[in-house]
Amino acid sequence: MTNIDAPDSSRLMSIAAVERDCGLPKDTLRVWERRYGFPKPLRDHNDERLYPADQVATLRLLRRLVAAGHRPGRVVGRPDEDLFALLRQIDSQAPRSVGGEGQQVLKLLEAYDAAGLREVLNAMVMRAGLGAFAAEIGPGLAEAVGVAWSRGELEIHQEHLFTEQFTTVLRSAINAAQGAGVPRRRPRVLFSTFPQEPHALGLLMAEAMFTLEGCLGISLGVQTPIPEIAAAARAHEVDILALSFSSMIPVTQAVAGLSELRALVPSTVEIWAGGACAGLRPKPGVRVLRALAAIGPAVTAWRACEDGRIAQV
Amino acid sequence: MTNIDAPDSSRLMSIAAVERDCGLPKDTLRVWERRYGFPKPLRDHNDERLYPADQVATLRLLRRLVAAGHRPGRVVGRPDEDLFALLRQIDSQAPRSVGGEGQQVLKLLEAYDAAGLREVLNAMVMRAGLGAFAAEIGPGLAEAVGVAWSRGELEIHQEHLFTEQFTTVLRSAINAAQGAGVPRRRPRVLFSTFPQEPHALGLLMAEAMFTLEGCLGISLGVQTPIPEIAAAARAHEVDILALSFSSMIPVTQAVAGLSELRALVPSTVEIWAGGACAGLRPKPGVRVLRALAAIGPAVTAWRACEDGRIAQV
DNA sequence: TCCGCGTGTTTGTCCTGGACAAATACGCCT
DNA sequence: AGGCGTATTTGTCCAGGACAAACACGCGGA
Repeated sequence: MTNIDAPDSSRLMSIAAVERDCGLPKDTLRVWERRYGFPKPLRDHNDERLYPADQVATLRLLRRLVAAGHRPGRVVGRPDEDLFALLRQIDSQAPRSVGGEGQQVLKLLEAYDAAGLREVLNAMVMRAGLGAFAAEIGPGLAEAVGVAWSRGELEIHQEHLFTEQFTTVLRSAINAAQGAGVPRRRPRVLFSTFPQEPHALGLLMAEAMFTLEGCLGISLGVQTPIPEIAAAARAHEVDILALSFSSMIPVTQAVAGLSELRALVPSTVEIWAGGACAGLRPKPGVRVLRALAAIGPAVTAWRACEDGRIAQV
Repeated sequence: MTNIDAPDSSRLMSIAAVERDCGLPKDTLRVWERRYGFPKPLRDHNDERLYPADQVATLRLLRRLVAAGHRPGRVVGRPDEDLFALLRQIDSQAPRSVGGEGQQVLKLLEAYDAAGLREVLNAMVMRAGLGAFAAEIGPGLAEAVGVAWSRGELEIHQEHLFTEQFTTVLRSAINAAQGAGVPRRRPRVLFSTFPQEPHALGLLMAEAMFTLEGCLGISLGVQTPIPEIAAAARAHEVDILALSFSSMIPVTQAVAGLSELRALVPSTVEIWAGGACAGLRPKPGVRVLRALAAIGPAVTAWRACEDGRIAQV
C-alpha cells in the first residue's frame, strides 16, 4: 500500500515523489539508471529506490535540458558543471528579458515580503493596464520565478507565495474588468487544464485576455479530467475551449490529451492551446497560440468568421 | 516512442489513456486484470493492451465504489447490474438533508448557470456577512456539493465550476475585509495544506475567519511539502500554522504529517488543524479546531495569553 | 455489551530485465 | 547542398514476483 511518501522527508524521496517533483515518469527514471548509470539512488531495506536531494536537483536540470532539445544520452550522467554550462548557453541565446520587474519581485520574495509583493503587483497592473500586465509582464515574472526556482535560488514555499499573491491580484483585476461597462458577448470560452497540469497562472492570464475582449468566460479551474472538459463544453455550449500547458507537463501527454479531447467535442467547438510548453504543435482542429498577445486578434478573427457564417444563413 | 495514443479512436484506449481518464494507475490496472480477471482488454499486434469503451465505463463505476469504501476484491469482476445496485444503495443511505441555500446552489449547478451562481453566492455573503458565510453557509454548501457529486447527481466539471465561483467570491470578500479599516495585528498566521490535499475551500474559509479577527495572514496555497511549510514558518516568523484537512486525505497521513511538522518548527509556533477530516485528534503541540466558528474565540484566547507573556517580561 | 489487541488477508506500489516502434541522427547518392 | 534509406536512440509497455501498509476478523478482558 502506498507509503507515507513525504516528498522530502529527511532529504530522501521515493520514485513516486521524484516523478511528481521532476515530471519524469517512473519508467524513464528506471531506464536512465539502467542505461546511463544515472540517477543512482540509494535503496531502502526492501530494495526500493531512495533518491537523495542532490540527485533530484540534477534531474531537474536534466529535464530542462532535454526539454530544450538535448538528447538524454548526451547529457545524462555528465557532471553538474557541464549541465550548468549548457543551461547558461541556452539561457543566453533565449530571448532573455527578466526585466526590472522580475528583479524587483525576486528581491521581495527573498525578503519574504508578502504584503509588499502584493502592493507591487497591484501597482504594475495599474500602471501597465490589465492587458499589458497579463500578456507581457505576467509571463515574464512567472518565468523569472520558475528559472530562479529551478536554479535553486528560491525555495518551493517562496514560489507558492508568489503564485498566491499573483493569483489574488490578477483575479481581482479580472473581476473589476468584468464589472466594467463592456457588454459581454460571444465567443463563449471555457478555461481549464488537463489532469496533470496544476499550474493556474497561465490559465488566469488567458482568462484576463479573453475578458478584455468582452468574451463570456467560464473557468473550471485546473486539473479537469478530459471527458469532463468535453462534457462541460457541451453543457455550457461554448465556442472555444482554452487550455493552458506549462513546461512541466510531458509533451506526449499534452498532444495525446488534445487528440482525445478533439474527438470528444463537436467540430463546431474550437480548441485553443497555449502556454510555455515547448513541443506544442498545431494539429487539425487544434489551434496553438504562441503568445497571450495573440488572443485579442484571434478573437477578432473568430468574430468576423462567425458574422460571415451568420450572414450566409 | 509513445504511440499517438488516440485514446478514443475506434473506441479503444491504451493503458496510458485509461490511467488519465479513470485515475487508476497503470500498475493497478494490470494487477486487477491479473488477480480478478477484469478488465480484460484486447491486445494490439504488439501485445499491448487496448481497452474497449465499455470496460472503461465500468472502471469508472468501480472507482466510485472503491472510493466509497468497497474493497476491490468484492466488486471488481462483478456484472454491471450489481455495481449499479451497490451505487444506488450508497446513494440512498447517504445522510443528507440540505438547507435551502444548498438546494438553490445545486439547482444553479444543474442549469450550468455560472453567472447566476456567482451572483447568488455574492448575495449570500452580503446578507449573512463574511463571518457567518465562511463559518456556516460555506461548509454547508461544500458538503452539499460533495454529497451530490458522490451520488453521481453532479458531474466533476460541475463541482469544479462550484469551486471556482466560490473561490472567486470568497477571495474578493476577504480582500475587501483586509482593505477595511481594522488594523492588522498579531497573531501572524500561515495557511497551507499538506501535499496530498488539493482542496482549497476549507483553507480559504479559515483565512476569512482569521482575517475578520484582524490577524496578519499569509497563504502558501495548497499542497506545500511539509519541510517547506516549516521553512516558511521560520522565514515569516509566524505565530500560528493553520492547516486544512478534507475528508479525502487518509487520516494516517494527516497525523504522521502533523508529527513531522511539529518536530520541524519551534515550539513557540502553534499548529492549528481543522477541516472535515474525521479522525483528526489533538496531540501535544497540535490544536484541533472542530468548527470554523471556533477560530474567533481561539484567536482572542491566544492574544490574551500573549499579552500575559509580555506583561510577565 | 463494547472496546482494545494480535493475527490473517487484501491491496497498491515497487522491482527486474526484456521488447519494440517512433523519433532522431547519420551516411550516401544525386 | 539536398532528398532518402539505414542505424541508433529513447520512451513506454510487458510479465510475474515481492512486500509492507491498510484493512477485516476473532478473541479476551473490562
